Formats: sequence, structure tokens, C-alpha cells
Amino acid sequence: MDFKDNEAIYLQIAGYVNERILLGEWLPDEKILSVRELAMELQVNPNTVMRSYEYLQNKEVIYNKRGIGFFVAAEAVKTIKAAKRERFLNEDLPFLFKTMKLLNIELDEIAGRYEKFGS
Amino acid sequence: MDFKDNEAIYLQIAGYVNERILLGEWLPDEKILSVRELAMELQVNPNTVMRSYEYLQNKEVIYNKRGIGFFVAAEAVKTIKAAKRERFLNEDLPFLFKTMKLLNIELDEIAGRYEKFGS
Amino acid sequence: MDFKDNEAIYLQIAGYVNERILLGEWLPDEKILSVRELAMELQVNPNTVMRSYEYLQNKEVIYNKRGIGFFVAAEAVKTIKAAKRERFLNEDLPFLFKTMKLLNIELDEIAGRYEKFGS
Amino acid sequence: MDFKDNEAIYLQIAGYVNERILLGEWLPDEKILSVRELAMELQVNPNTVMRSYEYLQNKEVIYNKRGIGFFVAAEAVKTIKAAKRERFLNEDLPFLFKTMKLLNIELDEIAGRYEKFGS
DNA sequence: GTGGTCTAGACCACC
DNA sequence: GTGGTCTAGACCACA
Repeated sequence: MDFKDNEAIYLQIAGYVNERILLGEWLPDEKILSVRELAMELQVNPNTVMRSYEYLQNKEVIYNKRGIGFFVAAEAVKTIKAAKRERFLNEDLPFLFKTMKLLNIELDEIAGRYEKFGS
Repeated sequence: MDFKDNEAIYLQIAGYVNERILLGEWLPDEKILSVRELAMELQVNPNTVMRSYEYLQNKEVIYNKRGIGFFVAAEAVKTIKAAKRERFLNEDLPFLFKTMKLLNIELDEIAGRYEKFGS
Repeated sequence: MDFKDNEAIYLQIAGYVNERILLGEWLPDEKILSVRELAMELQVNPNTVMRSYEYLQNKEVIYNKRGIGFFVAAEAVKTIKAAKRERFLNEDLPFLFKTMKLLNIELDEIAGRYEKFGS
Repeated sequence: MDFKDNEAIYLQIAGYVNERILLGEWLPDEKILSVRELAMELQVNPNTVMRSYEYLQNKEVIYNKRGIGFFVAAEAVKTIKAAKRERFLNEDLPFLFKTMKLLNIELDEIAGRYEKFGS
């Protein structure tokens, strides 16, 4: 994993953890990598990973058992998707529509491109 | 005008200037507000507006006559739209499609919301 | 039994043992659960229970017979209550009064809630 | 200001800021000390103050204007008091009542001490 | 072993 | 000047 420059590393790590949960690699109530382990794996300072975990804990995506480690929250997938949906509907879509009107792009064209869209 | 938290203010101001040009409020080769005037209007530090103008000058949306002020570039509208189109096709659309798949949102739903979308 | 997040688990376990003594479930000079047994019961690492027992031993609530186990001190109930009273008068009450003033809560309201308070 | 040992310094600083707001020393929408300034004043590392400010920002007690500083939220006093009330009613009071029953302390006695309570 | 906190010092974008 | 992020390294309580 390599990091983009325009987003804080700890947020990118949080996103990375989200992905692994969404992909089902890390299951509910399963222990995730310890702060030090993930820091090693990502070649990053443990403090930075710690910050990601704190962030995810606030978002209720992971929880902590003291002295043992961090665990995937039971509702993690639901929580993550809800957050993404929220953002998509309230921010991304309106922006999209506005841009479409401005550039005179119709839904038909979008649909056409959607067909061809693979991944 | 109030500013979002997650984007640099000078970029938001640049966007605001783009809007006024696109809306035809500021016409080609017309002088736009001076740095100080716009700073007053937006309740912002003049340095910040200056930075926006420099940014827009780089993008060839405005140009400068020394000692007089900044002016809308002749091709400003075309330039702005080209940039937006570029970004729309290469970044926004792929993101849209990816998110739709992830959240199980179909084009129908997008279309439905597009109908209701006013402004 | 499940543990709160803001207090060390070994202290919560100590409190739990206190409760059982106060409730008369464990009587003076009676053997209490072994470290391993209580650890099993509470789904906790034996080290942690050991720490609770050491703590209670310091407080003279329980005592140890080497090779046999831990026993409720003869004066355990008196000791526990004295400690609670001490803390109540010197810490809890002043805090109560301070908070009442700050939040404009009168004794009447406290009394009202006291009525409704069951357990 | 000197720090207790059993609570994280950044939380104690957050409490200290809360106090100053409750006392009316720092008013709504007023700029508070910069991270570096408060760090100097309290003889503490700026990172630690930063952490306090982040914490208070999450709690919506202060907000940030980028490049300018942190400001007291308009509803800060209300927010702080609501949080304190919440905790008082749901955690402190039940504990208080339980202890009273255990120690055979009646409300009368509390009332008596409340009279004498000065500060 | 785990997380949690703190310090020191650095660099950056932004206002 | 402001906050924001990151690193390095330390120490601690807890399980």
C-alpha cells in the first residue's frame, strides 16, 4: 500500500481498514492487527496507526478490549455503508447533477458509459 | 457565502469566481473585483483572495494588467468548462459507478433523483 | 457481568467481590473462589483476577492461606463499609453539591428521583 | 495549574477550558488561546494541547477557523452543561443512591450537610 | 503482549 | 502567524 499525498495518512489507513472489512477479510468481532503490527506492515509510525484506530473507534467501526486489542464492530459493515450512502446522496449526487446541467450532459450518456464500465 | 471545512478557502473562492463567470455576471475582458473588494465582500484576508487570483491566472481564467487589476480571460468560459468536463469524465464518473456498485444503487434511482433535482 | 470502559477491569472485579461479600454470599473466614475459577466465571485472564485479589488483600478485605486459597476477612463487611463511607463523605458528597449548584438542581429534585429509585 | 496523575493531561486541559467558558472568561465566538500559547502557559507540549482542542471540537464546544485559531462555540455553555447533566443523572445519582442505601444514610442527613456547604 | 499518553522536533498548507 | 500531520522514542497501566 502506498499513500496519496493530498489526504492525511491516518485517514487513508482508516479507509484501508474499512475496505478490508467491507471485503469480508476481517469479520465482525474478529481481532484486527495490533497497532504495532499494522504500523510495521504499512511502514508507518505506530502513533499514526493509533490515530486511525481512534478515528474508527469514534465512528463505531471498531471497538477495543483493553490490553487485548481492537475488534471489528458487530455492525461495522452496516455502519460503513450507511456513512458512504449518506455522503453520496447529500454531497456527491447534487454536485454530479449540477455539473451535468452545466456541461449539458444527459443521463442517457451516463447510462451508456455505465454499460461499458467493467470493474 | 460560507466556506466548507474540508477544502482550502482560496480554492473555494476560485470556484466562486468561476461560478460568476459561468453565470455571465463577469464578462470576457471585463475587470473583476479587486483583491481588496472581494476580500471585503467575502470577509476574508486579502492574502487569501490574492492566492485565488494567482491560481485562476495559472489556469488562464483571468489575466492581470499591472496597476489596474484582474480581467476575465477571453476564453474563460470555455477553459472552465473544459476543465470541469475533464474532471467529470476521468474522476467523478468512475467514482459514481464504483459507489453505485458498492451500495447497490441502480441507475433508475439516480434518474429518479435527477428528476426531482431543481437548481 | 460486563465491564465498563473507563475503569480498570481488576478494580471492577474487586468491586464485584465486595458486592458478594456485602450481600452475604461470601461469609467471614469462608474460602472464596480460586483465582482460576473466578477468571473462568468472568471470562477474564487469571492474571487480572490475581491482581484484584492482591488489591483486596492490601485493603484487608480478604486474606490468603498459602497453597489453599483466599478467605473473607473476619471484619470484611465493616472494612468495606468504612471505606465506602469515607469516600462518600469526602468525595461524593462535595461533588454532588458542587454539581447541583452548577446545574441549578435543587434537593427537591434529588428527593423526587430518590423516591422512584428502586434497587 | 497543576495536573492530577490519574487523568490524562489532555482531558484535564479540556476540563480547564470548559471551566473558563462556564465562568464566562471566554465568551461565545471569541477566539481562545492558540495551541502554542496555551501550551506555553501550561508548560505542556503543543501536541497535548492540540489533542485537547480536537477533543473539544468533537464535543462541539469550540470550533476552528483555518489559519486563524479556535473559537468558543455559540452554544458552548449549553453543550457543556447538557453533558454534565447527562452524566450526573445517569451515572452519578444512581451510584449515590445505591451507596446511601448500603450505608443507611437518609436524605435528611444529606440535606443537613447541604445547608452547611458553602462554596 | 496490548493500547494510551506524552514529549521533542520537524515540515507543511493555509490565512 | 495559525492549525495539522507525522516521526521517533519514551514510559506507563493493564491483560
